[in-house]
Amino acid sequence: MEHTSENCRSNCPINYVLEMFGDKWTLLIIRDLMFKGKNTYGDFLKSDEKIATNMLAVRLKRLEEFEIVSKKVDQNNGSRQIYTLTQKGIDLLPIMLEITAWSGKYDAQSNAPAPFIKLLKADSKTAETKVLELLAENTPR
Amino acid sequence: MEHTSENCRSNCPINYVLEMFGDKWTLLIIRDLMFKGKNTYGDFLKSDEKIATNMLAVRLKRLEEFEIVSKKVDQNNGSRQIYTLTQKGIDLLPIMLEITAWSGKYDAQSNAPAPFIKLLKADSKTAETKVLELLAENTPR
DNA sequence: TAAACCACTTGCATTATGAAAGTTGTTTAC
DNA sequence: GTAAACAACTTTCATAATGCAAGTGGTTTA
Repeated sequence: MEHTSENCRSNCPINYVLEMFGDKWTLLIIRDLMFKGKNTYGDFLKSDEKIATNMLAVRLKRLEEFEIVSKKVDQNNGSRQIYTLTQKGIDLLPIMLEITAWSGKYDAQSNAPAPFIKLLKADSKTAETKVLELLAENTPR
Repeated sequence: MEHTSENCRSNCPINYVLEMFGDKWTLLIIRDLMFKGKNTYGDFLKSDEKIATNMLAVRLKRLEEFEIVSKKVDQNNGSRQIYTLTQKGIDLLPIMLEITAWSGKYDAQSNAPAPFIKLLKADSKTAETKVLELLAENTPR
C-alpha cells in the first residue's frame, strides 16, 4: 500500500508510522514476531493481551499490504501459514528497543528482563545485535 | 494515572506505551510540543492533521494524567493555558527520533528535512542534543 | 473416514471517533 | 464600559472501529 495524499493526513514522519501502527494491536504483532519467536496465527492469538481473531486477521492483512510482514505456507504443514518480518519490519527494531527502554524507566510493573534493560542502557548497539541474531536463528526458511 | 492489572492488558513494555499512545492522535501532540514549538490548545488545533477539538481535549487530559504533559496559566494572558512536556515526556525523544529515521528511510513522501535525517543517521547523539537545545530555548517558564 | 486443528469470516453489540455547534471566561478595541 | 474577538473547552449526535461469539472450509492426524 502506498502513502498518498488521498489516504494520509500529512507527510509528517511521525504521522507516517501512526497511520500504520496507531492502534492498540498492530505493534503487539510486531513484538511477537521480533522478540517472542511467534510466527503463526495461532501463536499471535495466544498472547497475553488476548487479541480477537477478527482483529488479528485484519491487522495481519494490513501489515502485509504495508510490506512489513510476509506470509507463506508452512512446508511441513499445508494448513499452516508462517508469518515473517520483511527488512522494513526488521528495521523497526531500534524503535522497539527505545520503547522498551522508556517503559523500563517509567513502568514499575514492566516485565522486561532486568539484565536486558541494563544492557540496553549500557550498550544499545550490542543489545540490538543480540536480538537480530536470535531473530535470524528463529526465522524459518 | 497508574498502570495496574485492572487497567492494563499486560506488563509488556511495548504494551505499556500502546496503552498511552496506541491511537492516531496522542503522539502528534507530543510531536508538536517536541519539534514544532507549539504549546497551546489553539496551536495543536492548527496542525496539518486537523484534530477535532473534543479529541484534543480528551488527549491532553490523558497526557496530564500520565504525567507526560503539564499545563499552567500563561502569565501574560489569563485565558491561555501553556502546555509543556515533563521529563517523562522529554524522554520520549529517542523514540520519536527512531520513528523519524525509519520514516525517512521508507516514506518517499516524508517532509522531514533531509539534512536532519542525514545528521540523524550519521550522529544520532548530536541530533538529539540539538533538539533538546531548541526545546529548552522554546520552553516558556 | 471421522475428529481435531488451523486460519480465517460473519453477525451483531458495544465503544471510540469525528464534525459541528454551543458554552464559559478573558482580553482587546472602541 | 461594553461589545466583539479569542481561547479553551463541552455537548450532541452520526459514523466508524473494536470485541465477542459462533460459524466456515480446507488440512492433518488417529
